[in-house]
Amino acid sequence: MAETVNIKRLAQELNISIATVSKALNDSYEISLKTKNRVWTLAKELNYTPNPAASNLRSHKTKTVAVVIPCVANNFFSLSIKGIEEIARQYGYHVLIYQTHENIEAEVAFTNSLLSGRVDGILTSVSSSEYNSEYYTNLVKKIPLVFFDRVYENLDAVKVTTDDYEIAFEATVHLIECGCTKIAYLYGLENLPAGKARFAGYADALKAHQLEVSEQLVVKYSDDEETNLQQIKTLLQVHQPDALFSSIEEFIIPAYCACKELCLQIPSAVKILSFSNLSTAPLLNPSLTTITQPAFEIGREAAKCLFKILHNKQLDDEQNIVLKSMLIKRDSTAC
Amino acid sequence: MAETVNIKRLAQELNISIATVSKALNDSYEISLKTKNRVWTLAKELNYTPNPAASNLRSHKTKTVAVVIPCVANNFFSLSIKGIEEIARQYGYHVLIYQTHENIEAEVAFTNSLLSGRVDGILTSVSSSEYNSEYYTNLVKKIPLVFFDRVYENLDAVKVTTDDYEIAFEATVHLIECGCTKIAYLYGLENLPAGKARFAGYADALKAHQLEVSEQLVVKYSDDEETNLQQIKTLLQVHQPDALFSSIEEFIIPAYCACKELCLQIPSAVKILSFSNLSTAPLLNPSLTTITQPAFEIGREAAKCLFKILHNKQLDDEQNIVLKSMLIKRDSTAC
DNA sequence: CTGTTAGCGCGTTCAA
DNA sequence: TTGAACGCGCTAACAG
Repeated sequence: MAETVNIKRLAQELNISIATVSKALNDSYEISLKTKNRVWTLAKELNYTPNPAASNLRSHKTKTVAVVIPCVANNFFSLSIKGIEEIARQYGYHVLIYQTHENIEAEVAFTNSLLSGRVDGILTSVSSSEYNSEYYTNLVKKIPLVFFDRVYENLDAVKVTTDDYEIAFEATVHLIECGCTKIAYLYGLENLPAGKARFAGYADALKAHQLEVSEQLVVKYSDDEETNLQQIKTLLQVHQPDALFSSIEEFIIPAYCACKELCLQIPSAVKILSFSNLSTAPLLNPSLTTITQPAFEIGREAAKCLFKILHNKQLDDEQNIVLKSMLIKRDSTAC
Repeated sequence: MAETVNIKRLAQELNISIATVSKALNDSYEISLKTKNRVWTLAKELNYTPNPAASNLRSHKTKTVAVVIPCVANNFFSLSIKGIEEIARQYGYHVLIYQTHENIEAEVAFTNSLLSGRVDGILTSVSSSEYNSEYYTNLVKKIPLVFFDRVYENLDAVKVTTDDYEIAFEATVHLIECGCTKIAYLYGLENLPAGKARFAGYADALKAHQLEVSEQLVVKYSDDEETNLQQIKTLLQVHQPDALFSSIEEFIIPAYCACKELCLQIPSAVKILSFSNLSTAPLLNPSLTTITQPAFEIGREAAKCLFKILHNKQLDDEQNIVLKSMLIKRDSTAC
């Protein structure tokens, strides 16, 4: 590149001081329109772009936020990021991505490293492997932080979540109304509020319909795919449920494979319902009923909250924003 | 936050100079091991983390790369990002995300804004809306740039792509071997090398089997979903193809919907084959044959190349890295 | 309205 | 082996 073009250079060319240029570029009220115009035109002409590092160093503002999530290659999170990025664009912010892979140490390491002034704020959906709110209790004091979907409760931070309990209740009722009486539950995120709420919704719906909540009908998610598959197969063989309520998308595949391997027809023999943001799934398999979280909107909402905080705007009192999920009944005719 | 901890602070506490601390932290050969150890232990104790802005400003290195892609909420791209982020972690780099939404102006605006020293390099999969290599010809001279999947050809830059031509050829042959003789083509990315190569593979396979390549059997992708659906419906009604070769994942839904609306059974009446990184799709619908690009590996490979460039390492001569896609025949028994 | 001055935190001379 | 001094590009006091 030819001589770097910075405000010093602009100042020289225009025979004015560096400070004047800086103020003009920032549209300060102190500068005359005439001077501003001279600066702006030359800046455009020379293709001037401010050096972000210098600006950050001085102003302590990076115009950058970090998104810390378990994994990008997940329909929910990639949609969330899409929403976050769109809002960030509007506000002129940049978006950094960090994947924890459900590893709490990585999560802590990333967020800690962000404290050095690399970002103005953090958006996060925490790891499911452990639940240690102590760390986050301290963290939220140090940097603006917005949780989305997978949150730590009882913290002084904004949380954007969905109606996990209600939708799980509703979905379970739907299964019951379809005639299912022995509904197994594929339990994910059991360390997190979201996971617990989903299970509670399921359990309460059963109770409300005088159905028993049996531990034997619950399979807990394992990191190991093979284990999940085996457990579901065993569940199907031993307890013969007539429905599988999958609380996370990751359970869909083992659930299908298990049914398939045992030669169970879908939807007739075992009805599968799952939390899922895989928008094409129900289309490809019309028998799959899904609970779809508004991932895109969650991302947008979380980002908006963070930017409001960063701009010291009042957040409309509430710290807990709860968005509605959708229960998409793809097999209503079959009922 | 308590008093910020910077090298000045460390220097004071240890009664040594700032310069010594700086050198010690960077493991300079000029500093005695004893001093280094003192610095390191105190740094850890005080939880010192270097201020990235200051460091960038001084060293002109940001340890940050940008990923510029059409959209994150896409199975191919989210997998690519996953790969990129993983490699970035290994190399200690940070990853910024920018979505162009297939808008060439946004693309140009983003990449231009990155030239001010915010990032050390760029990974990009370009917009499909236009093909204007002039801009990129200049860009690659200004900043290390690696293209992946959607590339500009004939530029002095590394390009990571897949075997679009070969796999499309192979897939078409598969359809022919399944007995299809009237294979329609759903044409996406027509402005880009990848799109052209896929079509060429399809066309050449037809020719190699003495089948006619008819323009009437080609539907070009439109931004408007409704248009796509209508066009495919018309295609099915008027020309009655026995297979649909979808060159991009975005065509799967309209293809299915069109068949469904016309009450065509799948797989019997119209065979659908698609490029897709939706890993669960074939599982949910066993009749769907897919071409799966190694998106994750593409991301990893592209990132590795970029970091090698940034570290001035020799790239093993070749600038064009071509990875293999997979043709997953889900309906082999039906043949 | 404009200019002078003084750092932000770090890395890199060069001298001791 | 160590330290003093300077400057990266920019912003923010404070003068004028």
